[in-house]
Amino acid sequence: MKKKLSAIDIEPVSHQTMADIVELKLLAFLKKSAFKPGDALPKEIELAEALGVSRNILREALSRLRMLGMVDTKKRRGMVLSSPDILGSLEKVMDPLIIDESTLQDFFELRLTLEMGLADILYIRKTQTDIDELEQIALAEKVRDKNDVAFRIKCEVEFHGKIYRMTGNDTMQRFQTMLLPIFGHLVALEKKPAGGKVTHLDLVNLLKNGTREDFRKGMREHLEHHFNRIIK
Amino acid sequence: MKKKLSAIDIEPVSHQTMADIVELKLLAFLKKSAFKPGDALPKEIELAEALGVSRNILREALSRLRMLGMVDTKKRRGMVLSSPDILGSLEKVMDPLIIDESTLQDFFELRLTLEMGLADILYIRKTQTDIDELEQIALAEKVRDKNDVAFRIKCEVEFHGKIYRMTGNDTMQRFQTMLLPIFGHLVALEKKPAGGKVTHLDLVNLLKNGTREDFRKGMREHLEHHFNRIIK
DNA sequence: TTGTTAATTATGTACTACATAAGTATATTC
DNA sequence: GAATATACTTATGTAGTACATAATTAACAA
Repeated sequence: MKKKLSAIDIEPVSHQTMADIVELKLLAFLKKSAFKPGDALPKEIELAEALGVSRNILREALSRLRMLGMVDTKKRRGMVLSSPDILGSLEKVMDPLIIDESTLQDFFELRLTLEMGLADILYIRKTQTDIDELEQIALAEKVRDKNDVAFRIKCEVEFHGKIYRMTGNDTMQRFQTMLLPIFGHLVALEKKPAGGKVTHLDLVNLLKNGTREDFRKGMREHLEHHFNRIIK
Repeated sequence: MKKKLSAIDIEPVSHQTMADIVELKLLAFLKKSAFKPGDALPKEIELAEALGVSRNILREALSRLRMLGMVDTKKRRGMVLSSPDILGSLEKVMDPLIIDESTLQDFFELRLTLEMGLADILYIRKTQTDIDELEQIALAEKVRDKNDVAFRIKCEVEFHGKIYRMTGNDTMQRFQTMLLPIFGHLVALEKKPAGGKVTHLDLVNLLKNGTREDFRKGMREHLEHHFNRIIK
């Protein structure tokens, strides 16, 4: 009787290294101690001694926190806690080729969900200038034929990108930019380039004259074929 | 004339360390080389030599990638590329006390947007069992008085958490769980505990008998006072 | 075939040494 | 005595060596 039989979906033994443990301890320490961004932290040697590990290990853990943007170090001056760049680490990992299929699908749906929820904030923040710009983008699409795939994708990115920008929410905008490659990756696998019945120009007009709900219904129809992907 | 005068909003000099550079090079290497999850990577000494840095530095960079879940290492067997746990790194930094105000606000809006966009996927995936469970949660809220703050928050978390679970989207669910502390943090700053006119039970009934749009309108009213935060 | 032992090897950890940059104190000049 | 130049100090950044540890392979015995 071989071990492999039942070993398929068993979680592998947790190989916690010292660096892993120290990382967690540091995170807990930073959060618990009520440090605020800007506060100075103990120096490496002290931390290493307090934790009972070599400076090497401590630096591995610190290196991780530095990557997350949680700490900032300068020579001689020591380390200070800083406001992390939340999405920075996400951006590094967002590669459609590395992420597993199931998670890709999840993010695909996440983006659709965001897109459908945008109307509310959009109707709070939209300005005439924004709408004019959006209209220009939508109008620019008409000049070329629809078979030019690269051009079509560029238009999609530009239009929806502008909508996210109109929310005035930098984080949301960055988030959507990160999701784009995933979206592109999945959509590229589709057979037909089917665009929805509601065009970008239609959406602009809804934004100009329609209600929040009108716009949302338009958006839903614009994304209809994406939703069909899900329903199957 | 002092230098400080114009030095206010100037980006500080980028203190790129070797570990930073190596990290980027490794990321580029992994993505470019079309490695797939499971593929074996060169061993540390070879990588260090190829990059022209000490094994120490290389390990700092590798440690970061390990944290992101991009590589997995085992003694003697070497390193393998693996599917990163995308949200893992996000979870580590999601601390309302560390994140700056502006980003907190962004995430608050992001969650509202998700909440408003959920209807579509919800109406694709919902099952009778789910609705029954949701109803149980909503009913359980009535037994206690509304002044018990801790209880009220627990109900909120449970109800909305269940809704996210109903989407069948693990990533979305985890994401929402991460956003909870932020939501709580910001809401805790509010004066009045004002709940919307539409209760959780109302939402359940809409989910049972109403259309997608009915539910969405209900959700909007349920979140009305949160949206008012934004409009101010 | 099974089980045991030994050799091998890549990662994990520790320690030392020195480079570098950024403060701090001291000395020099006017 | 104030300003500038110089030397000193210190905490981080980098390199190198040494050894521990676990996993794999090979050899061997029952």
